[in-house]
Amino acid sequence: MVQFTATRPIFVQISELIGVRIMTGAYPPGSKLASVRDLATELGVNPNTVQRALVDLEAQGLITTHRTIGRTVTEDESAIADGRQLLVKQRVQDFVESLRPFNYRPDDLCDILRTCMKEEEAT
Amino acid sequence: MVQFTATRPIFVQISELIGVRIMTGAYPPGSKLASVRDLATELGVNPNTVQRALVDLEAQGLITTHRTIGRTVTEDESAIADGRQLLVKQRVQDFVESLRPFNYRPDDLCDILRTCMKEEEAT
DNA sequence: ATTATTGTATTAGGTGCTTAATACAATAGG
DNA sequence: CCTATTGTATTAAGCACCTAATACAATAAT
Repeated sequence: MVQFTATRPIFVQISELIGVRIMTGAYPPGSKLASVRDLATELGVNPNTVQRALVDLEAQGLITTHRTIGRTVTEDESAIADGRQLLVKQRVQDFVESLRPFNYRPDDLCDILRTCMKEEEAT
Repeated sequence: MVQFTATRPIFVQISELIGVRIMTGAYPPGSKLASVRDLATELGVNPNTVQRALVDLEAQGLITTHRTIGRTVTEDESAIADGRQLLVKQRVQDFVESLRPFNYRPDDLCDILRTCMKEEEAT
């Protein structure tokens, strides 16, 4: 069972969750994903919601669907690497953009970031 | 007219938009806000949606409501400073958390951040 | 060939967000 | 006192997301 945020659609969060696992290697290229029904149970959501997330991931080229076998992580490692790079870049950009009105200097923001990472590390 | 993201409720985005303007001093302490109806027109949304955002901001202690005069930014500058610190901290934490699975070293993440800020600056 | 497992599609109902159209309440300002 | 302006409340409608229950389609495994 996973905790979801109320502010964003669950299927998007699931898509990102699995996408990140693929991009970090937790789900290796070619490995088999659990079935829609199993994932739904595991995540504590409706199968339809999982289905939407998986359609998303397939559209991104991160997974492949085999009619009755199930789904597997793509073998195309460059697609995975590209996805990872894009996602990280997007998150960094969004972060920078969200703090833009505060006019931080790069050095100061880096300091804040380092401090936060040290604290998180301690967790 | 402002551009809103589809993924989060508009009233939340408006609340943040005005909140940030207060925290950055764009809306100084004690200054008068536009009326609900004017803000709705200006932002291109329904008055009810603006109303929800403003109720939010009042709950945060950032604005005060005067029955028929309208609303003003709080005079309590420490409340504003506290809000700013909390918001920035939250955003940094969320950012760090969102990239946690990728296991970046602080130095590397700082480099990525700096690069992104330089590019953004050029805009 | 049969069966169980897989993905897929459909229908219905509930909830929250947003808009629209009103109406009411309170009071500053003339 | 009157009036315009302010905040506030209500009702109805549409839409997206999510759940639930069910059914169908395809095929690997037996």
